[in-house]
Amino acid sequence: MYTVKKLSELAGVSVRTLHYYDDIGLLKPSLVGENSYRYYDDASLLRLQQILFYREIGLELRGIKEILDDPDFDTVTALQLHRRTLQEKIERLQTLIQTVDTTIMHLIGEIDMSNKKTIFEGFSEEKQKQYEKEAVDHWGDNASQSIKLWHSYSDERKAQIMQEGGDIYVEIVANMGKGADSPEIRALLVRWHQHLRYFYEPTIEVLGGLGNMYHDHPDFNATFTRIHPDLPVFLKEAIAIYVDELETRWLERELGILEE
Amino acid sequence: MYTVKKLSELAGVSVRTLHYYDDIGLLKPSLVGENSYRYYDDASLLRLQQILFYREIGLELRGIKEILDDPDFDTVTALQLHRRTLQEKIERLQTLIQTVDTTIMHLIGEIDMSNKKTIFEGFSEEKQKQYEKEAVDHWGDNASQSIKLWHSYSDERKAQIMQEGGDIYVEIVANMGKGADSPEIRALLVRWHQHLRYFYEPTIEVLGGLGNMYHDHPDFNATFTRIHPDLPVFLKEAIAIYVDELETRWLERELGILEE
DNA sequence: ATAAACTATCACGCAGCGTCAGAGTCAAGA
DNA sequence: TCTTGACTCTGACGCTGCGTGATAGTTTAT
Repeated sequence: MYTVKKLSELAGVSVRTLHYYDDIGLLKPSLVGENSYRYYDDASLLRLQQILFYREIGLELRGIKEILDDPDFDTVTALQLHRRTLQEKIERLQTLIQTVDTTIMHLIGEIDMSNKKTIFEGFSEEKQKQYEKEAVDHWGDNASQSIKLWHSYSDERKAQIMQEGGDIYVEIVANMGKGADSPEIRALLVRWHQHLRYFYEPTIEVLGGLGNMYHDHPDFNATFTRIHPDLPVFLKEAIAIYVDELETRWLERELGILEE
Repeated sequence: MYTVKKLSELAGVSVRTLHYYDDIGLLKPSLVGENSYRYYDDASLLRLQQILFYREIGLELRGIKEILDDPDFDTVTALQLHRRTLQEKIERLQTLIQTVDTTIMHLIGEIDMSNKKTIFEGFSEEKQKQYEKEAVDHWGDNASQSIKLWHSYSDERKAQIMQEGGDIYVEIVANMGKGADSPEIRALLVRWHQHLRYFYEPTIEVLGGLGNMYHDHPDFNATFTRIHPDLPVFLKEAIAIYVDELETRWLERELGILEE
């Protein structure tokens, strides 16, 4: 016979947890004294350990209750289902990281670009070194490709690239009057698309997200607004059109291949 | 001027969400009528879109408030930090999936093994085919390696392997009296370790988890308890000792390499 | 007998809203 | 002008899995 405290120490959980499991009917004491004290036995301990096992792999308490209470429960199928949800969570988190990465890249790369100052005036040498270090420390060598790539350029090259990027936006502003679907804008967006390769491999999904980001993200919005008040909205629309065209052509190519 | 409904439709959020953001001071209406209706302007819309941007990448509302309210906020550092937490979540989920995988493998492979029946008496032919199919459907071809491996064996080979595994546990029971740290048990665990390779590559981490699983997991515990009531506890201890030894030797080898 | 250690039952808090409930407000048609 | 119907407001509970008191009774050790 174990009291709540004893059992909690044996299993490494809090007393409150045992109370709670009693409340929701997940683990009832084997005996309740007339002082309403809870007493548990070895069967309780085993069941508690089973509960903790399932809890550790991320199952919800209700699901655990079902599994443990129904002896005919198909555990394998349940675990396979659970595996799927875990997978989906991972995939979602990975796309989130992608987005965060491109956001960071652009924050580092394009903030204040509109002022025709280079990035180096904004960041001191130490700051820059620090970024490199953090990139390696925190990000390992997998996902920090883009930042490494950027820092692999020489200083003059960096300056040149930044200048080039700024020019593109200035030219876009000069051609805004011709419409987001004009050939001039399209040509500029092709240059913009190419330019992104200095930083990372721009997939279609990334491009689409970028348009929205330029408009919705505070820092980008501020940056582009300084170039021209209508630029964020214009870019969002123009990029959407451009991406749409890319996707269409991609589909056609796929279909073409299939026909052969 | 937008009413709550209008803004909610424009931004794709619920009215309740706007109420809530007002409550916590994240997005105040630009004007409140004397009927206490909320009215928003374009600045509100922009801010809302910024909020949604950060929300999508998984930031908490409090963090978003800080970022948006403090113009000097170091967005880059905040995002880098956030990236880290996302990474950690992914890593945690991946180990969870590992555990789930080995659990499933063992559930399929070892349930009822103690009855000296082969696995095939427990599962009908259709059931077995179904498992294969589900393995491919749900798991893709990456993580189902182990199950594929298993199903790649011929039926006689399967039966032989199962028999072999069962024998190991029976022998362990016969030697339980000599202690979990006895050379006899150690030798048997080496066989057990080798035997696992029929199913998947047993890393040190997996081995450690297995010992606990044999004890804590309901189905395994039941299975091993049927062989001998003390077997789950004994296995847990013996495997812990074995794994500990493996790790020590691994460390020594690493240190030896470093010395050269 | 008295103090220390345990025990019990409420009940709020958290994160981010969803979801009624009850009541007031506004715009448009008959 | 009156009546709908569409909106709006402010509470307030629910969800998940407990943590963290508060207050009060019980047991154990000295």
